[in-house]
Amino acid sequence: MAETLAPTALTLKDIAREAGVSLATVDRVLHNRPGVRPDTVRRVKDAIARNSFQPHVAAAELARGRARRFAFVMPSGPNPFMQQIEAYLGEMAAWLSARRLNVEMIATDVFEPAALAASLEALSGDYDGLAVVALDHPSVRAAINDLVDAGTKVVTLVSDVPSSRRHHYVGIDNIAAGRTAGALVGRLVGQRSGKVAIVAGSQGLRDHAERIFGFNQVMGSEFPDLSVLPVLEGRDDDGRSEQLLARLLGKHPDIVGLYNVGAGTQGVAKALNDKALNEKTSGAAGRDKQVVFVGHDVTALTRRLLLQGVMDAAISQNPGHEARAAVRVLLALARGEPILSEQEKIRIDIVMRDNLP
Amino acid sequence: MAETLAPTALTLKDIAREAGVSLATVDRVLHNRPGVRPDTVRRVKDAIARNSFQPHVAAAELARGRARRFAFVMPSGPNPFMQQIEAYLGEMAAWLSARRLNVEMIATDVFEPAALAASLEALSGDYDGLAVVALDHPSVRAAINDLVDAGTKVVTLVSDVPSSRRHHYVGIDNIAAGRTAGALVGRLVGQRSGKVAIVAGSQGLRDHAERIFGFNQVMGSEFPDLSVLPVLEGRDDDGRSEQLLARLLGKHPDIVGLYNVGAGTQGVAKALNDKALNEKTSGAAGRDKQVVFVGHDVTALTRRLLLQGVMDAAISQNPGHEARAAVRVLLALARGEPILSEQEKIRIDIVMRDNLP
DNA sequence: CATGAAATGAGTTGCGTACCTCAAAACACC
DNA sequence: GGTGTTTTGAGGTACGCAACTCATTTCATG
Repeated sequence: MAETLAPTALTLKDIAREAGVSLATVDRVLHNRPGVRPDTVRRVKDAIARNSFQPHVAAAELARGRARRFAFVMPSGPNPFMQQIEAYLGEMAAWLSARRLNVEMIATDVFEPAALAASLEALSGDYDGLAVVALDHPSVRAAINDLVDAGTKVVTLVSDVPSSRRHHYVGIDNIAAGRTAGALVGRLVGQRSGKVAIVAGSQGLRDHAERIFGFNQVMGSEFPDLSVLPVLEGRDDDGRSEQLLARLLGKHPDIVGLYNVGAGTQGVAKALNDKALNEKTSGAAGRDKQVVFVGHDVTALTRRLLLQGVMDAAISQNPGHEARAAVRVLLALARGEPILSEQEKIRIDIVMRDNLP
Repeated sequence: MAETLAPTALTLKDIAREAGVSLATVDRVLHNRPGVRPDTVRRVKDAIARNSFQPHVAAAELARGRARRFAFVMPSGPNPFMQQIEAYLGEMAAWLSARRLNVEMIATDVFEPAALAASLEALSGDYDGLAVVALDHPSVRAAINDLVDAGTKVVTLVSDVPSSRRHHYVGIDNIAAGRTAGALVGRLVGQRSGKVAIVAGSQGLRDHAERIFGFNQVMGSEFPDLSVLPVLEGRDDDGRSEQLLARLLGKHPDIVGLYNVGAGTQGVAKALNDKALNEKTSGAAGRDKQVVFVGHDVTALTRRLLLQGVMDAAISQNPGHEARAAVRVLLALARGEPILSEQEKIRIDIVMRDNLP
């Protein structure tokens, strides 16, 4: 009836006795320090495994004395997503402080490979762990690998560098996110047929390109009645996005769906609203005529648009979860603890009006 | 550029010096022990606040010595949701063990108020914290309040007892979940009009009743073209659900949407499949004729149904997150740490084929 | 001012680990 | 058998706090 899941109460001393060695030797094995014969190592590890011994994290943490230093390397400039990350770290302040963790924010030009690589190289040795919003480029990859070799724990955030030897990626699968957006647009458009527009920041950004890829995949295979128009590159800028989209909406009156891949949401919404206003004065209206609008991320703006019904769904990747997951993963890596992969996995949230967080 | 979020490195000794008292007094204040004059208490608390001092959790944990005991009180009988909770706790075994946390599972008849209340009363004093899947009933409420008064930390799981003095609720807002289901059915049905069916376990269950309430709310206010049929009570049983639904589908050929509130999914899917087969042989087919099917929870079964396209969306409440959140909340409560409410909040996940976790 | 109660100080011990030093033992090699 | 090297043992200190004891001071009250 009452099954105990974690009964351990052994200490290093018990393991030492079990293995027939001294405490010092167990310590050497536990921390991969040199000066222990291979078969002695095995004896100790066996004893540890046999008793499924877990070092007491509190004791380990206390004994090491020094605080740990982590840093988030993020894009400079006003970026709502990054501001949210910072805000969530602020909410964790007491939690961090109670564990003697120092977390800093470092702003850098993430979109300039050379600058980013240089920034990263400069941090070597200063931190126990880094969470990096990086772009996938050979020089960045090299910088990350150097950090890893120097013993720094490295986690990529939001945008991965899979070719590097980073320890972990905290973020979503962007192809799946694009597929999800495609399925939503297709299903919410319903029986209507027509054209679908895509507004992205730039197709050069890895995450945007992947989302578009996934989106087109679904549209092509499952919604043959909908034809996807060429991607508009709004550069995540409101003005530019609005202008491009307004022109497109004018040219194609039969646009029934819209996927906004990145930022520039304000401009996209403006263009859509203007179109809706025009149609209202000219007679046509109603939900049947409205353009299905799917975008990314829950911000103050997208929240408002969802509530107003302008936007139909937002694909979200919970920045709070990402911030906390990055810290937890770095901490687990630094301590040599296993990572709870299920916990740290970032899910693709579909947010509609009624499940707004 | 590099803003430090958590610089603390003070100790109790520093606080004692700051406040002009001894270590013992600080300790008394920190643990609400008697024997300190009110103004002395204030002086100490001021010093703590002024330096935003946080006791080192590792040191505190180490010093207290005793391991903590938590228990999950859950329904007996074969219940996939509860089995998942148990599985996720198993995945945390190393994490728990490293923190000297003992977590047990206690099965009880959750649907019998008297039995549940008696079980809870019997646990008093044995555990530092309890996570309880409870139903809202006066005797259960009283039992929970007694536990709280005795110093046990109590968290309700999945199903809340808001009238009790439980410390925290780990679960979703079921009315919002119902609303979300309603919005999904309505939007996915598209331009078609017709009838919508609801299959629930029982309207007597608080969570099911709340979901139905939210569902009807949205249907009534936003989808006037859809009329909701009376709720079928399938008692979470496959056979019964299938039988009831098959009869209903036969009687109303114009059913375009279906909301399955609880379990019995296998039966519901069977009834829908049979209907689809009939229509295929008789000519009509295609997505336009299919019944939109929205249900709850991601299990092996619903996952398969989503992939096959039989089911259109599942409202999910991530049992892994719930299990981990319950443990974290109990631990934070026991330690007197603040709870990261943003982190522990259970979100209403919309799961469709392309964002299956 | 005497008395007893309340408030406070001073000190100790122990939690389980990290990290260090120094000496002793085992071993390899010529 | 002697040399030098590697491996191991023994022991200590420190980390920051909880929890306790016991002595001392402060205070209110008669």
